[in-house]
Amino acid sequence: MKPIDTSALPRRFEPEEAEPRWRARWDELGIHSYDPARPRDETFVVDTPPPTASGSLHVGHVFSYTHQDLIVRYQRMKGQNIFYPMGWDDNGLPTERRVQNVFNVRSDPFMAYDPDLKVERVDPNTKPRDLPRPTVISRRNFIDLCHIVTAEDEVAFKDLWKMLGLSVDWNEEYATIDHRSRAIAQLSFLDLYEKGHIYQVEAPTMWDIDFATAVAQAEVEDRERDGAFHDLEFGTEDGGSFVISTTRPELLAACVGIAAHPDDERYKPLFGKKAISPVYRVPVPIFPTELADPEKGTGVLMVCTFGDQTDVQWWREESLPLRQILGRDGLVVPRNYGDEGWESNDPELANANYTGIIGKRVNQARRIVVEQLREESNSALANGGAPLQGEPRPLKHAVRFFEKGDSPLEYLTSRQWFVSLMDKKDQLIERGRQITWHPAYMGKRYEDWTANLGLDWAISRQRYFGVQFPVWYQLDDQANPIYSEPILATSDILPLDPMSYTAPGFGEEQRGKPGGFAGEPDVFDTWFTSSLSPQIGARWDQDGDKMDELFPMDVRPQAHDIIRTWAFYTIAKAHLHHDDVPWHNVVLSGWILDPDRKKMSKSRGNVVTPTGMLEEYGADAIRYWAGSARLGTDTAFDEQVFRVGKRLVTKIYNAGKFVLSQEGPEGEITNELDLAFIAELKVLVERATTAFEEYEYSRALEETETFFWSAFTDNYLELVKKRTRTDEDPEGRASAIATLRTGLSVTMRLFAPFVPTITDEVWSWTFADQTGKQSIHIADWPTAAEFDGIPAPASADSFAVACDAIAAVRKAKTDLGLGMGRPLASLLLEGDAENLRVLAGVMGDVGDGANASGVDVKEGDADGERFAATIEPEEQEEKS
RNA sequence: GGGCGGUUAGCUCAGUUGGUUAGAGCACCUGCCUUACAAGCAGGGGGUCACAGGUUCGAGUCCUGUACCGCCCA
Repeated sequence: MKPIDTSALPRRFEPEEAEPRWRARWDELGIHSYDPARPRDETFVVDTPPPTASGSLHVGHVFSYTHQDLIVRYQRMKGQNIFYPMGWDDNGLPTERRVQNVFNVRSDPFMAYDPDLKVERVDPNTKPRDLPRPTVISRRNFIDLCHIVTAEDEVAFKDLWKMLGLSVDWNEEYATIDHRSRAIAQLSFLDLYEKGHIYQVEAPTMWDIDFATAVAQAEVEDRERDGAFHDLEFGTEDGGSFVISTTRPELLAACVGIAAHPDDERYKPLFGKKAISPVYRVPVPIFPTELADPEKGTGVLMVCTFGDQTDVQWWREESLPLRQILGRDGLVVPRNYGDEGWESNDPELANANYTGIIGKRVNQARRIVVEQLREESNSALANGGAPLQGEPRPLKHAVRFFEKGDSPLEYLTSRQWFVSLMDKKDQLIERGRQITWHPAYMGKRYEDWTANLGLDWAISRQRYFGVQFPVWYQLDDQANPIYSEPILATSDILPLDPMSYTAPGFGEEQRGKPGGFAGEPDVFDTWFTSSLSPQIGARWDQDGDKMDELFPMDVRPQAHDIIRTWAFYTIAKAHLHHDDVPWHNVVLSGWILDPDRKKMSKSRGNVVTPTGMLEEYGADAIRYWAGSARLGTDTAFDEQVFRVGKRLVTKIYNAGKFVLSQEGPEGEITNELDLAFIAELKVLVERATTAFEEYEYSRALEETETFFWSAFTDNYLELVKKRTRTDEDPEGRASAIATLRTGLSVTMRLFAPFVPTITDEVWSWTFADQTGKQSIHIADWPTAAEFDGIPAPASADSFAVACDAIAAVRKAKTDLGLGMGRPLASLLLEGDAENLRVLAGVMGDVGDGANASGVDVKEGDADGERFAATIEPEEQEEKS
């Protein structure tokens, strides 16, 4: 094999030049393309997370997407046919919110479409208060803008993925709002409906007042907020009184009952009687409940429709009336005391007080109600004092929020679609157990979430940019929808928008007319679509359906914070649709934390932009950083590790140049040191492969790096340097050159998933032509079988002994302040008989490595080490 | 309040079924511009493995409890 001409290579490796060149080369070679002709057992199928296209790009993305690419590149080198798609999750609220901000617009669903609409982008530096009122546009115009914005965002993500060197098959790109995804999401709905898993109901639902939409349990988060206990005096119908504690006095008008613990002696006598509320003087039942905590507040509480989840429960169990006072926009709606359901012992007083809060937001209403509670005239009892007992007592408590929202969630009664999951918890847990979780304890988190599920999955959202329900309703003679008998689309006409597609059996002119039809205006929860990513990738029931070939998939990579959403819903969908698991493995990446161990997020302002660091350090260095972190483990953002990665890249470049520039014939590997080195290399290959098989890529990297840097470059390479250039020992020289090349070829391939550019660069110098594999990424992953023709060394310890011997010499040189290359006039190595015996087999290389003219040995004590060295340097001429 | 994970050198982290004197990188100190690499090489200092008990011949590792950090849930 011809040596390379190092003078033709740049002195330093320049990632900014090499990385784009190699990306283009990989595209040209088509090495990332899925081959549909190859069988399933030769195919590795990845269910890639579709990132939220309108979300911010941050280092966390780089981190976890690199993890999946490491696994993919390993599988590809193992010879697997890779199915590695990339989707964009572009429907949903993040996009809507971005469009609202970018163009300063709001959507009005009842406005007519304007095909010539022109809207300007807002200068992003404008302060919110300086903005004019938002332009109100039609729903369809709004959706047009959503498509414009997501198209731009997808480009930004795609550029980042390419910069990072992800080996995605870009022929398999999709978006959760595209034709195929919409068709499959709607098919999913029809299939679940047909199987009886879907229902719609008018029921209390968690509601975000700002977005004016229902939200599901999985989208809810608790936030610590300041609140206050207000102690309110209620009356009883027999003239008594008691005091309740509440954090939400503004819901007093929505009070439908009073509850206390059944064993609470203080309130036992009240059960079965009626209480009279202050301010409105409404009689409500008093009942016992195990769920009341005698320690909390005064131990007795008011039940409202609805303050929280337990209110909903009590309302159902006790068959309490519905008195809802909040509208969908979060404002207090008009009510009239004296009407049915709004009975009061003093309707005049009640209406006078209630009028004061109509149209107010929750916080305003609270202040007003508290003032009303301070007035003696508003006592529940005709002759009582002020209902508010003392001053409100501040406390901190957890308040439920929509994870993307800014106002506390309310529970409002509205008509929503649900997927029933509560009755399938056991089955879903069992499915989870059929999947291998990496790391394993993440499976427990899935089980805990599933076991503690409290609600069915609310899948309808009162939004615009999403996948529509393939549903219409017949209208009665008042033009009101008959919800109990929805008209469903058939699967052959999907995807469709029921707001523009005519319901089967009707004419378009009947839309909205009495006796005619109307489309379902809601859209699906985003997760309803993204939980179908395996089916979207495999084109379930679409042209080119590959469900048989690709489903279940091999691996789902994702972050652990969305086990409850993405993983959970995907498992549920696969179970309900296909009676199967969606994939066999889940790999979970940790989070990137800032140096203060806080999760990086836009709102904290601690986000590092990935593009900048990719430009500064190069993709290989960034990938090295991601590759050094184990699955599941949160990692502090540490720029030091990028430097280490960059250094490794440089080291690989230099070592590659050195090894491949050695002249001489490549012969049989016969020398003892070489054989011993190969034996170590074989162990490395086995260990790295095992690690990758167990998804422990970071262990593979660590072992490869340690071997490469210390065993290969610092020791082996230094020991054989002289032998590769000598004319006195042609066989030994050929053996050394062959070993060096084998060592380089193997370590490059083990490194290739982590640092794809530098390894392919080195590979291209000679190995590409030698093997016929034009890229290292389609070269064979090293196996022990590769070394079958190479005999075992005479002593298993030869390599370690040689390393320890040369280490003893180095220590001696350092102790004398000598350079490592300093020639030695004499060298004496002392050690025990066994070590000296092994040393004899590698003596020539040790002498060369020490740059000694000869080596003497003597049995003796080495102070706990294998060897002790005594040296005498050659006299050196003074340097002028 | 419950579940899960974590706590090892100044920093970031390894540490497998319990088994020699607990490791690496960074940082620090000293020496070396060695013909692949000074973005390097060699040598060195630095640890009560969070704390308290227990099991064991032997515990960073197993058990119990406590503290603190993070996440999820109520």
